[in-house]
Amino acid sequence: MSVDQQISAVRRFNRFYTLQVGLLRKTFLGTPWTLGETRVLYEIWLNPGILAKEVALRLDLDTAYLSRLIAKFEKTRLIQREQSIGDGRQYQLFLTEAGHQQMEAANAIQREETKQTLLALTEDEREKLIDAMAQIERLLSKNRGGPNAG
Amino acid sequence: MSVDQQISAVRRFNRFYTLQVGLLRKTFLGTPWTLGETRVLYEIWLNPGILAKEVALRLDLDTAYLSRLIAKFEKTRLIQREQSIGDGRQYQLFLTEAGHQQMEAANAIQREETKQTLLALTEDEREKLIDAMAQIERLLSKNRGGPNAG
DNA sequence: CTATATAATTGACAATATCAACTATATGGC
DNA sequence: GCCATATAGTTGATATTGTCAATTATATAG
Repeated sequence: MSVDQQISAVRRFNRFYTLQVGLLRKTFLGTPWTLGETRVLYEIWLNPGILAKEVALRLDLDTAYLSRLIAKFEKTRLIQREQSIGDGRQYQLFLTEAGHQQMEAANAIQREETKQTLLALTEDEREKLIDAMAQIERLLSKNRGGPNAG
Repeated sequence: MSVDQQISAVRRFNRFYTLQVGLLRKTFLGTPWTLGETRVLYEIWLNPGILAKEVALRLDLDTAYLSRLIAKFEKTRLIQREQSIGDGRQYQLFLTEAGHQQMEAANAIQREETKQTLLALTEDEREKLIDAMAQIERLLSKNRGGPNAG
């Protein structure tokens, strides 16, 4: 297979996986939130006490927009803010108990979806799938800078 | 590996590939268009004469929204419409020569990006990558309904 | 011919995102 | 302390993107 053919194959896979993974969906499966909202909550979930500017940096979000998302989440009691002791300009972000519950519920639904996909395969096929995914991740992590979708 | 661990592995890969493929970007690499716009143009490129309703169906776009996208593309002379002879309600969509050129230029840029990624690997690694991608596509195409990102 | 269906457009609007200006704190030099 | 400058986050104005319902033009079945 020539490199040109390999390029086509990679791009074909990108299109396939883009569809497969359902990124075309606007609202994220198992949640009442949009993709952007889910990602913000996910960052706070994984990194309790994270600052808004760190979230903005990681997710490449506009701070004005993020500020409004955060205000909304605070109003709906999904997150709490605490003013930093060392630096009064910044606020640490945490999920509330309700926020935790909702994230865990959403996570469970998403895992269940994935489970259905996996259980449609035999154990042997599942192992092949996981191996192939690990292979791709390993190869593409070597060099940084990704192949593009489309 | 238990099914629970396999689920985690799949979800990990989804997150990895989502980032890798750059879906979080707003405007699509190598184009002046958003992801949605690019996909519409891409459909018309691949399927000259396609109808708006078919594009809407395939991409799960609102027809009102699509109608406006199409109007915009027509105004900027990327596409042309032709009223169907058999059915005067519908219009067939085509890229103009300029539209073709822009799509091809964008495509070339995207292929080049992918090429750089591939050339960072050895021939042996490239083959393994393509094989792994084909493997995933084969396994996930068997059952329809995808693993979810996140 | 009507009645009903369909493709596409339009109007009104909601949701999402961006930019620039602003408030409040913080830090370093004097 | 006081100023200048920087930073975290907010707010106002606005653009972009997406949605829903109503409408126009055409088609088709009875």
